[in-house]
This record gives sequence, C-alpha cells and structure tokens, in this order.
Amino acid sequence: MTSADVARVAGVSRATVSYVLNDTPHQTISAATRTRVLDAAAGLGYAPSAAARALRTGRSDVVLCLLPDWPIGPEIGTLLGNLSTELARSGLTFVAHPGSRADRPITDLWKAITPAAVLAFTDFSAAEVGAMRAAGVALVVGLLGRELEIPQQHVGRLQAGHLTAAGHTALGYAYPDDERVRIFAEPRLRGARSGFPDLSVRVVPLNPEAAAVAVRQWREEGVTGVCAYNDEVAMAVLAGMRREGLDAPGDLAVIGVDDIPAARLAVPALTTVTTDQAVVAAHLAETVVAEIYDRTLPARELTEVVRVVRRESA
Amino acid sequence: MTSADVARVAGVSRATVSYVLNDTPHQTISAATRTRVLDAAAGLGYAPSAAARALRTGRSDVVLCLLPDWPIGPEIGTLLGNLSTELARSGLTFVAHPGSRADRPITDLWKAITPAAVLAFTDFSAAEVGAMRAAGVALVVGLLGRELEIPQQHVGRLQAGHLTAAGHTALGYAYPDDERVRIFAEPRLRGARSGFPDLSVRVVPLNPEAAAVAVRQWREEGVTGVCAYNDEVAMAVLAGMRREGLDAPGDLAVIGVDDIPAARLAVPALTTVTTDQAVVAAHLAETVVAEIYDRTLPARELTEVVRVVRRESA
DNA sequence: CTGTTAGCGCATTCAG
DNA sequence: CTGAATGCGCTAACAG
Repeated sequence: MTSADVARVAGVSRATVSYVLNDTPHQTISAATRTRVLDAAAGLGYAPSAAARALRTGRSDVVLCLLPDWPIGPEIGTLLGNLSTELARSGLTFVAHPGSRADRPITDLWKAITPAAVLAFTDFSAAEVGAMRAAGVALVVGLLGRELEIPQQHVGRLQAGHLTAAGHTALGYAYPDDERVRIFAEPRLRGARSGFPDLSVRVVPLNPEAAAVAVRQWREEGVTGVCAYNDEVAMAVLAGMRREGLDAPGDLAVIGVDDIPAARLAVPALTTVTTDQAVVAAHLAETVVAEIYDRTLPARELTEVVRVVRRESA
Repeated sequence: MTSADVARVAGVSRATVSYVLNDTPHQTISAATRTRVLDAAAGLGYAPSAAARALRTGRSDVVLCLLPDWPIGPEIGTLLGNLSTELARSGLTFVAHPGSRADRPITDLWKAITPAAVLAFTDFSAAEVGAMRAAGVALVVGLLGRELEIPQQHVGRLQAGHLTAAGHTALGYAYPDDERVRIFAEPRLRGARSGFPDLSVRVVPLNPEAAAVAVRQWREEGVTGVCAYNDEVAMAVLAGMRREGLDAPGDLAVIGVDDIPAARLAVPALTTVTTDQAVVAAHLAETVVAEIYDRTLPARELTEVVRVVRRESA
C-alpha cells in the first residue's frame, strides 16, 4: 500500500498524490483530482510510511517527552494523557520515554525517533539543545523553565493565601526530602514566599517520626499553618502531628498540592490545591503545534487553572 | 554523519561498515578491520539513522507500550522505568503512549512508529494482532493476559494468606469502584479467592462515607479482615472504619497492595503487598528481547517477586 | 496545473 | 572477505 498504488488507482502521478495529501502550499490542485486522490486513498486504506517520510524530511510527526527519573504521580500522568489527546488532534503522535538520561544518552533517543519536538521537565544543556536543533528537531523545551513555571508558582501563592485568609500569621513550608523533585519544589516555594516572605522552611521526609520533629520545631516557633510541597508531604506532616498528639487544623493547619486520591481519605481529610490538567495540556499542545508548524501564538498566562479544594485540614 | 563517512574514515566500503555494526551472520570480518570500523564510528560519534533503517528493514528498534486510560500510579511508573532501562541495554528504545485508544486508532500509532514490539496492559483483538504482525511487528502482547497474570494472582493469594495466618477466619475483599481497573482487579481477586474461597466481596468507592457502608456490612457478617484491591481502596476502608469508630487491626484488619508513599503515612500505617518491579521489568525485557531476536526462552514463573510489608493495619 | 526525477541513509544481493 | 549497485516509500525541485 504505497502512494504509488494510490496514484495508479486515482490515475495521477505520485507527486500529485503527495501534494494533495500534504496540502502542499503554492500548489493548486483542481478540486476534481483532489477528491479523486482522496477517494482512492480512503478506498485503499492508505497510510503513508512514517519511516519513508521521516527519512525524506528528516523529521517525524512524533513528539517525544522525556520523563523525569523520579516516579511520576497520577497528576503528571493525567497531564500526559491529555497532552497526547490534544496533539493527536493535530496529527502528532505523543510518546513518553521513562527512565533516566543516564541509561541512554539522549542523543541516542532522538536519533532513534527523529521527533518533531522534544519536551522535558528538566532543562536541557545548551549543547543538547544545539545538537537537537541542528538535527532538525523543531522545538526543544524544558517545561518547568517555561510553560509550567507560572502555574507552579501560583500553586504556592494560593496555598499561602488560603492560610493567611484563614487568619494564620506564622507559616511554615514543608519541603520534600527527595532531591530529584527540586525542580518542581522550587517554583512552588517561590510562589508561597511571594505571598508570605517569612516562611519557615523545613525538609519533611515521608515518615511519621521525621515529620514529627519538624512539627515540633514549627510549634516552638509559633507556626500555626503549613504549606506542603505536595499531598504526600502534607500527609507526612499530618502523621507527624498525630504522633505529637496534635490535631489539624486546630493545632496546625495543613494544605497540600495535587489532590491525589489519598488526600480525601486522610485523617483529617486534606485541604489541597488542584490543577486543571486538561487546560494545561491544551495550552501546552497549542504551543507545541504552533512551534512545529512555525506559527506564532498570542502569549497567555496560565493562572486560572489552579484552585483550592477545601476539606478539613486547613 | 552517515555510514559512508565512517567507511571513508575507516578506509573500507559501506557494506563492511554495515556488517560490523550489525554483526551480520555468515559474514566473517577480520578483527583488524572490525576494530578500525568501530573506532572510526566511535570517533565520529556516528549513530545510524533510525529512519533509514526502519525504511529499509520495515521495523524500528522502538518498543511501544500502550498505556491504559486510567491514571497510572507510581508502581506502573517504576515498572516502565525499569523496563526502559533493561531494553536500552539491548539497544531497544522504549516509549509509552498515554491516552486512550479512542483518540487515536492504534493503527495510526504503529504506522507512525513501526515498532519492533507493541505491549499493552489490556488485550488486543485478533484483528489488531493480525494487522500488526502482518506489518512486521515482531511481538504483540497483552501483558495482563500473560506475563503479569501470575504475579497479580499471587498478590491476592499473599493478602489472604497473611490474614488467615494471623488467625482471621472470615475475610472480605474490597473491590475497586473504577470499571477501568477491572483488568487488574480480577486476577488479584482470583488469587485471593484461590486461598480463601468464601471471600465477601464488596465494592468500595474512594470516599469515607461509602466505605463506611461496606465496613458496616462486613462487620454484620462477622468479617474480621479485608484484602483491598490496592492501597487507596485500603485507605478508604480505613477512613470508613474511622467514621464508624472502629480501629484497625483490632476491629477489622486491612491489607492493601502497592506500598504507595501514602501507605506508611496512613493511620494506622498500612500493611500492604509490594512487588519487586525491577525483577518484573527484567523478566519482561528478557521476553521482549528474545521474541524480537527470535530466540526462545526457558519458561519461568514470576512468583517470588511479591512480598508483604508488615505495618500496623494487619 | 501535473508528471518526471533524484536522492534521503541504510541493508542487502551479487561479483569480484 | 570487500566493493559496487539496487531499492525501501516518500517529498521537493524541476520540467512540461
């Protein structure tokens, strides 16, 4: 099933087939032959060979996303799913590559895929970006340095805002223990700080004993509300409090991020900040598509996509 | 950077380069030229064009995994990461495609990637399998129908075993509310039943009120221990118990599956069953590699990879 | 407006 | 053991 078959059935040349199938600009094709080609293609169930096209154009229609090496939660999972759906609408195929960059030099990766775009959460080095662009990759982007930075900051701002609105005047920030999520944690912390500069930041590991230590220290400082990096850290704070015989929100108010399923199951049910991943995905997709097809896009800030889910802990 | 460049630098023909780089059988190359070629390739940083190779051979070295449309947790995430690492070791590139099949007919997908193998959690229809195989995909496999079936069953068996070993004689099973995870839930339930046929199965939604209802009913039946589909469902049971003023494990023992981070943070800390994803991934990778390269493999059952993490709830 | 042609980079015969 | 030649399916110049 090649384009030659379609050409034969439609009674035109292969070039003509290529033109109508690709909507090649500056090539006007008569409506008659156009439909003839389209019908033939549909009738034969023709699908172009991605390999041949990639070889010829030096670029496939695959968008490759490099996943971070820390375990991704359902939030990111949802984001990727939505992104995939959005990109499919534009004929782009979204795939994600898990596993750290250490296993496989990223050059191997994009040489194996020849993607139209490469996305990643962490930033690329200048050398990496250069190499990819030189190889024909249209778009190379570190999500967190750009697209996701603003909403992440806003998450932190919302947390602090919720707490101060509830009358808290001394706040703590529960920072994650895992070095690998720094890139997510930093903008969130920045956001919280922008609304409340005097945050008392403490690292809170994901176990009750260690969390209890942090809780004790916050209490000594007079802190009455804490913003947690995410729901898991928030649950650790809750567990630490329980060990100290403290109750949320009375003794210490706690607010998380993500609204993972376990959040509503926590004791007390966790107040948290959730992100509308569908909107974020749509925006991301728009950016990617525009870049690949060399269109420009009106700048727009993603700030309406996060909101507080009020439950019991704050 | 083409194979011609390598040939020129090494002072041999392109065919020779191809031979040594692919370890072509029935072609003996002198060790001298072999190293000369290898050195030249390394020196130039040569990487073969995946597109050209795919066009020529009709198959890329990409292993495509179709993700289910329900949100994947950190467990599956870890599995995929490990699988990626293992496959990379054999020169295979692992990518995952999120998003439901509804968005994008899977034919589009493998035509865009020409993968060496396609993996999925759910099963493929006979027609789909046929089309893929005809298109040159070496391996098409529904993970849960085959490779993952046994360990999943063993998970259920372990849960029931742990509870009966602790002296419980009337057990319940907390089945997930989400239709989409049936394919995971069924083998786990089967496993639990195989060890304890009289299980009282109840659907437990992920909210405390609904869970409380199930808890009440189990209590009325005299159930003293419940196996939950996963940690989230287990936490729902715990939340339901709390609403009823009940304590685990005294009033009702609860055991989950997955050992998500929140499990150790639950109140009481959740006893659960964990899977050694590294071993599972290694086994899966072995299977895939063997199939792609047409080797056969000794059958081996994955049964030693799950174990109970004993905490407080059971 | 449509057809002809020339490679993209590679693996693979077939001769040497 | 190595070199030259062929074509995978497609797109982009270039002719007509």
